[in-house]
Amino acid sequence: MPELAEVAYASKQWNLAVSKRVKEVVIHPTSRVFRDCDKNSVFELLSGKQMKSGQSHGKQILFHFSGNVWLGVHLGMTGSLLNENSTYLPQKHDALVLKVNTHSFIFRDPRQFGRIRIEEGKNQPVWWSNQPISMLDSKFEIKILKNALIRHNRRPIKALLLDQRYFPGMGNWMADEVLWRAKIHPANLCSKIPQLKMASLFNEILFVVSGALNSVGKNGGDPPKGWLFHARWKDGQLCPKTNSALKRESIGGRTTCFCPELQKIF
DNA sequence: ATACCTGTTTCCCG
DNA sequence: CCGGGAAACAGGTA
Repeated sequence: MPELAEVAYASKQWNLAVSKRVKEVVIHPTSRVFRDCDKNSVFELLSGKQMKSGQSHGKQILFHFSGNVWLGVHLGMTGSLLNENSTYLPQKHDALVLKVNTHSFIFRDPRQFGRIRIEEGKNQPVWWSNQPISMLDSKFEIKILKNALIRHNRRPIKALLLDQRYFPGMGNWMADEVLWRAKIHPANLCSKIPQLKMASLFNEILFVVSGALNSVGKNGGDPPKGWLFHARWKDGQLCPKTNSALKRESIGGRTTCFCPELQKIF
């Protein structure tokens, strides 16, 4: 489920909790999402606290509570944030449920690749404030792309786009969407990207990020019609631009969908 | 049954 | 020491 826009949408599902006081904390006894934190701390630090705010940055989510408490959520591959009414009964894969008077706020993650962090401190946690520049920030410039291309010249461009140190929030389908729009074969090594292509690659990153936020990020639905997204999931689909057969193969360690007619090796 | 999956970390290799 | 890639994590779904 979760890349940048879906993560932004997920974090909003807990907006109703802002300014509410946590009456009950329900923690899954065995879920791996607590592997890096102390479950007792999660319980102790959140119980009775008032949620101040929630925000997302790339694939990371941070909630701020009274008493200088910070709750970090990463959705992994199958995580989601939901809200239900106050009579909600926790289900099998609900890792964390926070109950306030009116609602239950749920972090559900069947595969448990997600992650919960809990911290107490006057300032935002270091892992949060040290994140790379957001792709939405005006300081996210083409220089970041160019430097990454040079540094990782032996890597396929698809793998580079998935690197969260440079493109926080970029995920598998967004990366495919970007390369398809920029007409770049995903297996191209970074050293092979022509200088002239870099500006369009950068612009397509911005386009896909904002387009995804305006559709998926707003209402949780799908990206706009005509995007590769709608054709990329199964074999035998046609390219929305060329109407020729799309191809799917593993590139950069992930299933990658592209249009061989449109996206060239340089 | 078998394969596949919108992510990250760890380990091994050159 | 560095960068790249495979494996591992785990459960649901086709």
